[in-house]
Amino acid sequence: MTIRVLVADDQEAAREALRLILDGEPDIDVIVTAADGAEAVHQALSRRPDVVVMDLRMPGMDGIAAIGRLAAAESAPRVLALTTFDLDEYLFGALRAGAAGFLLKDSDPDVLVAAVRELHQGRGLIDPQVTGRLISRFAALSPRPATPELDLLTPREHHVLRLLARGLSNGEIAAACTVEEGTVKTHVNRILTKLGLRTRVHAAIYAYEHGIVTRVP
Amino acid sequence: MTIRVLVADDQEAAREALRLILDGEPDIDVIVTAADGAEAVHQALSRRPDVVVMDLRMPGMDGIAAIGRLAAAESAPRVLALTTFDLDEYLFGALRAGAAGFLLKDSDPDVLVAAVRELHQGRGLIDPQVTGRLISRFAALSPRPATPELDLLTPREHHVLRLLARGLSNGEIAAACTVEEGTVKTHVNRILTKLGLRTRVHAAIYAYEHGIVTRVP
DNA sequence: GTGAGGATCTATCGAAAGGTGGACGACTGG
DNA sequence: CCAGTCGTCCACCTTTCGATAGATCCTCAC
Repeated sequence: MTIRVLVADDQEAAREALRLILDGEPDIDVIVTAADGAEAVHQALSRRPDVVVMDLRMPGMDGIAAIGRLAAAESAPRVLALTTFDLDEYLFGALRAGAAGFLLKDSDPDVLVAAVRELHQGRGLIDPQVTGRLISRFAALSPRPATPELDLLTPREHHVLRLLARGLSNGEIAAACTVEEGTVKTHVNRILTKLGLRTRVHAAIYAYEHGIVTRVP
Repeated sequence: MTIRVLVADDQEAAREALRLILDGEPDIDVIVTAADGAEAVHQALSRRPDVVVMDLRMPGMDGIAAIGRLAAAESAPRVLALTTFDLDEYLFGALRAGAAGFLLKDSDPDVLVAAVRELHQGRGLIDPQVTGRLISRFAALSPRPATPELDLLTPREHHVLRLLARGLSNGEIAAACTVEEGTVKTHVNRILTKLGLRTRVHAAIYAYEHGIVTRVP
């Protein structure tokens, strides 16, 4: 079963080069190409490729925006972001938008082909040249490791903290736990005391800073 | 110039296998091995290897804790985390602690050797099997781009939101702005109205989710 | 100028949150 | 066995918050 690929690049030379490289493989079939983001989205939605190889720098709708559109689609293809420019904004933007892989254009053809296969297998791939920066950024964004303080919280308190940090009022938490509001107030109070906090807002902040709750994508 | 490597693994068989694989390469020299995290840290600090190949699951001080120690050292070696168990906790924990690469133990010897070279070159490397999960988590952690909604807030309101999201009470915000508390209440109220939120806790969450305030590293 | 609109400030009042004290069952180590 | 600890629960009372109405000040268009 061949891998159906869409190639999007505004420069015809690059587009044809990519097509030649990929079509040279027996298990890969470039079914369509596009010269800008809008066309890539349109073609991808109608032709349903397995993998989209997307240049990030394109006129009109750029690659990152196009990736965002594709990621929002129903049967979203796996997108391999490709760029000449090794900029943080491209790397992080593409991954944030939903790219499954990221390669610099100076990569070997074999690497590109291997990347397409990896993506088709449901795996991801990051150019080793930029992996270090991704890791650094990831570490900077990551919640701190759970602090010993969290062991202080009982399961009930932990649960209340999660609900609290999602913005529920005491009454709503009480309803969710089928308890009286007064009870929830005690739990909240013990949470604040144990963690050395003053108000429920501090508790919500604490939950975010310690990764007890995570942003929903 | 050879790459000086430390191999840390609690199982002697694995340790020797790694040593054989790596020492078989002309440009790699396994200078020392360790059987637990504490020994790895100690040896690394005295022998100063270029690269540390670290099993994550070890008795006593485990690999992740050891990576954290090494990362805190002055001339920290590049750490390649190695594990049999494909658990999020291991992957994210190791990268957070400061690992420069992450491989599953079922990787080919060539991949391992290549990874050591990549790390020595200052680059990073993530096992393709887990790259997808790293990207997903990264995307989930990344702040969303500033939303147009924020243009709705006046400078005063924006400032109040920042203070609110740091946990200040209305009274404290009032003091910080040299205004009456009643005034702050109005600002908070307008913020909630404009952003479609219900309580100050929601506002704090909103600020975190939209990157108006950021976790301090 | 002047009037419309927005930003900032203030005051009041019902609703929610927070502090405190205490009750009850469950588990634990003399 | 039973005393002590811990988790969970509830009610009372004070403080803070949130909704509302209105006062100034500014500026920009007409």
